[in-house]
Amino acid sequence: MKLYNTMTMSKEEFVPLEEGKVRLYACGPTVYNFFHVGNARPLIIFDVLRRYFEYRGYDVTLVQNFTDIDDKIINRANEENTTTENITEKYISEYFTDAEGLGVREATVHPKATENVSEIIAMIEILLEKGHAYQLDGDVYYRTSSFADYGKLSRQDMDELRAGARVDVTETKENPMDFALWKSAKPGEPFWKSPWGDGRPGWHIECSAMAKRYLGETIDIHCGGQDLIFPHHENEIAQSEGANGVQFVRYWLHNGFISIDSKKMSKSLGNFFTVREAAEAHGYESIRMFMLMSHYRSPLNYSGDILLSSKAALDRIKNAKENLEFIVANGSDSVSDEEREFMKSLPQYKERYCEAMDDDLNTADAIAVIFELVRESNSVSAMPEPSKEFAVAALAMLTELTDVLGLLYADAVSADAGLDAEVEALIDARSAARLDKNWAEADKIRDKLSKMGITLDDTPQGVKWKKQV
RNA sequence: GGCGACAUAGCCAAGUGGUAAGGCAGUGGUUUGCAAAACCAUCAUUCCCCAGUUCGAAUCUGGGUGUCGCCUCCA
Repeated sequence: MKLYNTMTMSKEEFVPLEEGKVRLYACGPTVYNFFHVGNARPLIIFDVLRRYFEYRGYDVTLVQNFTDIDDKIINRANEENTTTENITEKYISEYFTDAEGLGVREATVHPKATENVSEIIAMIEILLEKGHAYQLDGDVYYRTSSFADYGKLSRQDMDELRAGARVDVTETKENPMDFALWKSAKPGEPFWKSPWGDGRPGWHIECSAMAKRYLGETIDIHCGGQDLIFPHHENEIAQSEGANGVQFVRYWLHNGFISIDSKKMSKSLGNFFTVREAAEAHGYESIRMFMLMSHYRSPLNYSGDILLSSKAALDRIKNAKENLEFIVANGSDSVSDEEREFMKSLPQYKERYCEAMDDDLNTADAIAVIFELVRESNSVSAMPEPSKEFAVAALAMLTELTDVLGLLYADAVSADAGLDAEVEALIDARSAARLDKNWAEADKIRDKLSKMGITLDDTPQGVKWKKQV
């Protein structure tokens, strides 16, 4: 499998540190608000990466943190006249609601910064001992000049950085590029005890400390959005390699942005849609499909129209799946030659699918393979007397391929025996009317069902129905 | 100013040297009592522009244009 490594700016064959295992770290959200569609992209992409590794037989450990202490959280708590804990608890819970809606599985571990303060302090102490950090009043800063490789990920030159740095010149840091590892507590702020006085961790150090605690000093893959390359990931390298003395990350993966009208979707610009509101309008699944229909490193423009078109595309796959399920239940027992031919061709879809996924997670191409499977499968389904055996085989392949991408996860409508019986009775009545060629009555019943959210589909094998989602 | 990315049909989008995947929308047909779903056909002589390399370029090289991102919190 090849992955594009930001560090080397090239696709590289993935070789895990330990055979059969993948250690994966993903920067998680700062929990002070609902997350938006742009934030959803890395969640979905790296969920697919994880699923694909597992599909290929790897044992994956995925760590995704929650930043649950930071200025924005404190501000939010002050605005709402509550505690930071109340804010973070609420938005962690909302995070899981949306993540589950999007089909994003829970990480192996979701550590919180506030639960890892002692690990953070221990790491800062090592950095101080090694001369990579210095105290300034109650703060501790990273000494960027002490780390020769600083800038290696983002290809930034220290002097150029300084020239363009939009930093507060009144600060008394040794170097404008130095960043806070520990911030002294201001009155009224939450704080933890430390050798340097009461305070709280800086943003960057938490990821270094949690990656080390849960994954070890060297991890296989670290992923996140492109905007984290500098300074966040650059700083993580400086911290982790400065403290541990070994390579921190073997492969750096970064996803491209979602934009609106060609402008990056961001909280500061205010041009964002939360996942919650987008899902209410178009469904969570459409958002996932939208993200996976293009390559994860390409820029992607968001609009309501594009979600509609994503939904239509997804419905095509969903229909094919439902058609197959119907044939599994109602199909014939004898298998035709065409069906045998088709069944023989099934493994090639998987091969081409894996080829696409192996090429830096080309989900767009993988989905194209799924569509080709859908067309061929529909074609066979449309023949007279499709067989159960064919449908079982086609359905198994289709499900296998869509499951890796996490598509079609939400189509299981909760069973309602009472409703089912009522629907079946109406369908029987309509079938009787159709036998009598009483089309008016038949259409009346169909309209009634439609108002109940039931869609009918008259097939040669009988009437298929479903609840509209 | 430094670093980086993107530009393929009405829309979305794959394709990194061998003659333009796939999806949405559209059009014509088949099927259906009518629908729905589905199937078949059709839909870019051409890949932002110019020059070059090559038997051959959307793909490589050089130059240009446009758009965007990072350099401050950001996925």
